[in-house]
Amino acid sequence: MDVAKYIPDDLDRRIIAHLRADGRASLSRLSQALGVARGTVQNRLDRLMETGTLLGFTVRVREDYDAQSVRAVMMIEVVGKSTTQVIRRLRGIAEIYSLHTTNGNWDLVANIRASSLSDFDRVLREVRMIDGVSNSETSLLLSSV
Amino acid sequence: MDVAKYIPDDLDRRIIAHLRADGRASLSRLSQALGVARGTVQNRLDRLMETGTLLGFTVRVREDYDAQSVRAVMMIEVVGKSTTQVIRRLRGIAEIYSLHTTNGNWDLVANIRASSLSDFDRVLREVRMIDGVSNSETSLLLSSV
DNA sequence: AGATCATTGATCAATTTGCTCAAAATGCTG
DNA sequence: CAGCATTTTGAGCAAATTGATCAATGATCT
Repeated sequence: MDVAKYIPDDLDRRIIAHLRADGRASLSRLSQALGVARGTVQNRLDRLMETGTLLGFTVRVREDYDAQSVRAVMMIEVVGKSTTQVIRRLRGIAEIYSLHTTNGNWDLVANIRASSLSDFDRVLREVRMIDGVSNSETSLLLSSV
Repeated sequence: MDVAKYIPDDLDRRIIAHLRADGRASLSRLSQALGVARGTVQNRLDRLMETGTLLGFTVRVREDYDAQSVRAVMMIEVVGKSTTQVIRRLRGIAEIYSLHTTNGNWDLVANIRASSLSDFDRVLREVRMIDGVSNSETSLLLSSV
């Protein structure tokens, strides 16, 4: 089975949709809701996991649960053609939760989650010191509104 | 039970930590892993759900699963003291996935997820037309790196 | 038509769940 | 400290769920 290329069909997508709403739904209930045999749901789910389409199950926690965490979004400008190098360096920073290329006034958008303000400050310094980072702008995420 | 003020203790946090890693872990297995009675895990979990500390269970899907979706981060500047009004308007836009106040050069950070470029374009227009929005800067999220 | 693969419905043992109960442990208040 | 309320524990039980297998059926493709 080619992991990289598996494309979920309609039934797969319906299973995923249900699991997104209730990740603990039993296979029996899923099969009822989808009008399909339990074994089918079981096989599909196994395959979705094997192929990496589904990464796993988790719990959704109230946002202020990790109140001690510092979150921010950092816009990064990269000079010349060093983007690949910069990305490699950024990937090594644990506090960078997600990293995307972008097309606006900036080149990269980094999502930062630190456990304290001092950790956060250290991350900012590290990023700015990376060779190839010519400019950056960080916005601390305050309350969720 | 005061929903708003329930503060999870150490056991609660350990349960949540386990469920974050495996949202489908059985209560039996959790009780074993945590060295606590099954009924206790069951009660704790019920309480965490009742109090809203836990919002629900879900499945983690490979990032490129919703390949058709357009994601962006939008920085918004608000003129004067109309922030509350602007927030109310923004909350009414379905494509705004999350919305935070911030402290940088901008006042608000909006996370946008649209299902098509035309939807995305419509969202941008709607936001910019909101009374009180004086400036904005949008960065399309391209590939995740 | 023939070959291959997915789906179905069925069965089975093992596990898990939801629930109750009494005893023990814990925490709090006066 | 004594008394009270809450939580935890271990136990037990019926019902539900799971994981596995099997043969029959259906679908797809050449």
